[in-house]
Amino acid sequence: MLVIHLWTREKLELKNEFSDMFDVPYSEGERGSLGLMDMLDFQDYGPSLLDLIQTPGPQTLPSPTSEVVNTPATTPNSPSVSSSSTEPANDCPSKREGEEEEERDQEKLKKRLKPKKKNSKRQREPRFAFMTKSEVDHLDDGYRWRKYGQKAVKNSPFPRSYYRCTTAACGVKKRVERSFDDSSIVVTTYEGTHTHPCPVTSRGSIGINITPEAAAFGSGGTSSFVISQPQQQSYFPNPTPNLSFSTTTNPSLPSFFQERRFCPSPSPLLRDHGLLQDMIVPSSQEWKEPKEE
DNA sequence: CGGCTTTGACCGGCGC
DNA sequence: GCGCCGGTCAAAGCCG
Repeated sequence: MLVIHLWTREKLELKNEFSDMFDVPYSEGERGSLGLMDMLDFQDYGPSLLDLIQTPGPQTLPSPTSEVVNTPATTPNSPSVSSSSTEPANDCPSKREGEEEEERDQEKLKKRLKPKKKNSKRQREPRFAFMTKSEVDHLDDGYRWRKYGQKAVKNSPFPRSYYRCTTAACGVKKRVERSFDDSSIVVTTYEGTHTHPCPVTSRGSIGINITPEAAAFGSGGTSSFVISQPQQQSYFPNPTPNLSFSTTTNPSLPSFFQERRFCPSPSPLLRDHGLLQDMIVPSSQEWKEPKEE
């Protein structure tokens, strides 16, 4: 069970705390510029971990046996569209072949791009963001990622990259961007839950180890801050006295926090509490889909 | 040749 | 309704 002694302060105060922590000005009146809080979507999600954090009661911390609260459906991020059954029927035989093909393509394109329901907001997987200090944007966390997009971020000179887990049927995504305020800080946002063990040694990925602390903290599932790369330094500002995590996984956190357990510990030598403590954002962010439906 | 990245286009959500 | 912006797609190119 997760024990979070934590902030009993108001959210704003929490934000200010982070602002101080990262030396980023933040105040109610200064919301014009994009700050770390913005980057971390602090204001986008009401029922975030902040809330969860502030009410660490049993209602938010189900019994340890309830493994995964945010378990995505068996097929997370169902493949947008690619069903061959949507091949348009040949209901217009009079068309010339070229036209036909063209239209078919267009229709295909449309269907590909419009699979979403109209009346329901897009489903979002639970997300978790953290920051690491690293020179490399894409941190090797043991999973294999495929980059599928890159966008310029408004108010930031640094682009945001979009990655997807290459494992079939695993729809985990992550966004990687550099902090506008400190270019040496990489903000990584994970979305979704890995449905497979971590392919640790693939692509010569260096040994990754997850400490129980890391697993409990949640950054483990996909994090890179436990990776011992020479040029990479992860930050976990020594948590304030009122924030601590137990050494067991928290079922209320996204399951990818816990997936790290899939990964064997390559070497006890890599265990590094120091790195963990150096991680920049002690606050994992979690979004839970409101139980609408 | 297969896997990955780059890049421009497109769509939906959201605010005005 | 319109425009902006974030997120996604897939063709093209690159690389080992």
